[in-house]
Amino acid sequence: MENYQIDNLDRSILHALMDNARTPYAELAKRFAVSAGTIHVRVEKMKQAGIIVGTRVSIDAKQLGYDVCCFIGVNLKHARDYPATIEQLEGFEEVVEAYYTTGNYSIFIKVMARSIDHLQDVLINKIQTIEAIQSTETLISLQAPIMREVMP
Amino acid sequence: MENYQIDNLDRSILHALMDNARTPYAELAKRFAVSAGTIHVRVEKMKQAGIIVGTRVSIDAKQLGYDVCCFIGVNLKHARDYPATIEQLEGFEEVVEAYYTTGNYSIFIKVMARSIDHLQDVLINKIQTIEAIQSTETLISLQAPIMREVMP
DNA sequence: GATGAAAAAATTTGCGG
DNA sequence: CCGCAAATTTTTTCATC
Repeated sequence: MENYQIDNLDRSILHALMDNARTPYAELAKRFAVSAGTIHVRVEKMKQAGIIVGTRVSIDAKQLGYDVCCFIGVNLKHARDYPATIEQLEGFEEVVEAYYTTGNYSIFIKVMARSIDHLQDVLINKIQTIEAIQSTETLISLQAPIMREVMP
Repeated sequence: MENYQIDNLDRSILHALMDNARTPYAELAKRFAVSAGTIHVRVEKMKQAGIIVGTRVSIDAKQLGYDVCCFIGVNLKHARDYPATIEQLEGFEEVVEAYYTTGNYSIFIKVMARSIDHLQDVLINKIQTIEAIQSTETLISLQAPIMREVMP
């Protein structure tokens, strides 16, 4: 968890692994003209430093029938209801992200649903049943042309 | 890319790999009481079906000095400027996600920055230099209490 | 389809520069 | 800190049920 200043080699390794975490170390070694052992050492260091948090498979939600992605701006009646509201939102599996924000909304959430009908169901029968919510505003995402991670 | 109806075993494997893509197949095999070969076959099938898209390391942007996360609602002067605007936004590494949305904004983007100063710089010297943009509205995220993927 | 063992490949460790 | 190579672990294949 300490600070560790990454160098160019670390950066290159990170880039490669962010694209494909299963790239063999031997291949990275060849690509960056170092040994596989060195790649291993660097990766371990970045894990230790808390830079690399884990490795996950990424799935195509569409292939699993989740077609609708939307953002919902939520306004609360009272700011003090924030923790309780988050807890309730966490119980709805369709809510995949939540942000506590400054600006127009108190909470900003991302919801994945199977269809417009399903989204409507989530909105009416789940989200809008939360007492503390005053109003919501929905932005349906038709397309996500950019989707990547920050690249230091 | 065809349709493939996943069963409970597939779902369990998916859950495990979404949490940690490096879980050895032998361990999953023990956990789900099947053989390692079966795990392998199922994973390959889900790859073939386009359900598993790839594996990526997840990094902690904070550890790399990216402290500020924000959303920006963008309004365009003309809807026809959409493709060109996306192209320009793509050139700014701080723009990590972009959505084409219905509702209050034409485009909705997520931006990661090193600091409030850096964010201001991105806003003024990058995003707002795009001719086609009429107005923007910024929501700064103070916290992200929920962050997960959809779990079929 | 699933299994389990054998073969191939990749990761990890430790010694020596 | 790096490289090399041995030791270990994991993935992949395949004949068989």
